[in-house]
Amino acid sequence: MKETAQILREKGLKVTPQRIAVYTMLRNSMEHPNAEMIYKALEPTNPTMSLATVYKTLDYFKHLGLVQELNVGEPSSRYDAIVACHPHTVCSVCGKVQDLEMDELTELHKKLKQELDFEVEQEQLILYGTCARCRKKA
Amino acid sequence: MKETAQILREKGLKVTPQRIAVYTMLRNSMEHPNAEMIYKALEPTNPTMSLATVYKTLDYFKHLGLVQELNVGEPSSRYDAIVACHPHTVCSVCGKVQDLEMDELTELHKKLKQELDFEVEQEQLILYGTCARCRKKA
DNA sequence: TTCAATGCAAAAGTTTTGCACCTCT
DNA sequence: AGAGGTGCAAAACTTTTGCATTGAA
Repeated sequence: MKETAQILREKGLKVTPQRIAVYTMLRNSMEHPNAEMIYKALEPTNPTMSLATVYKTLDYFKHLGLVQELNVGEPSSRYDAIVACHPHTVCSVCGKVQDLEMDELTELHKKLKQELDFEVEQEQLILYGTCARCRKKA
Repeated sequence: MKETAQILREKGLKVTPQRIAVYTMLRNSMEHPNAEMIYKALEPTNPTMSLATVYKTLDYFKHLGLVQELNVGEPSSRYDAIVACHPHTVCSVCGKVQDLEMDELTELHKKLKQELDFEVEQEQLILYGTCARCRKKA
């Protein structure tokens, strides 16, 4: 995996411990955390970091295409370091947000672009329901 | 078109002028308004209605399946009286949110549901990009 | 008459902003 | 050294809540 500092530098960002921490955390996380979750997760290792910095950092990253913002019907946005367009599932029982592998969507997306009178830049497909684990518990 | 009061009654809701106003407005609107937009639109005809009532009303409607909540990456939620699952486009230039007819997607999603280890209850597909009108202007 | 809905104001929660200080380059 | 980032506190927004009053059934 490419070094985080290197990636930030290539995007023309000044490299700071806070930015490295946020981006590294996001790249290693599967949970699609929101700002608060990122802040809490980094608190032990970066005790001086503020929540405002997390927000500002995420905003930079988003505009530079380093992260993707997800709106899954919660009051706060979640973030994903995988920026390639891919669908997500949201379990309404446990709240878990997961990535979904689906090449068919990418292909359809290409086709769509040609047929639609709308130039697609980004796409979000979110499936709400109950995940396998929660279904078994019930 | 079925009368609004009738629909509310069938859902077991007490029929009030505020509820009629909100639901009628949503059924006749194409703009997928948020709570504030609904409130402003109804202010002239319903000067005593409060924003809190709009929120409470939308919440009832959502749980009864009369409206669908949309998260299109804005700070506030938008609402759609068409509850059947259908994709939306969001123009990043003019901000307009529009319904999209796209049978191929619906079929693909059905297939997805069968293959996935996830029980889909609701789904949202949002395409971000530039609409025809804004593209012509540029 | 009764119970639920409304309207107001206050509270809660998320995100943004202003500004002094600090740090990367 | 200088431009830009950080941290703090306050502000701005959206949405929810509590409660007295009103209104639908």
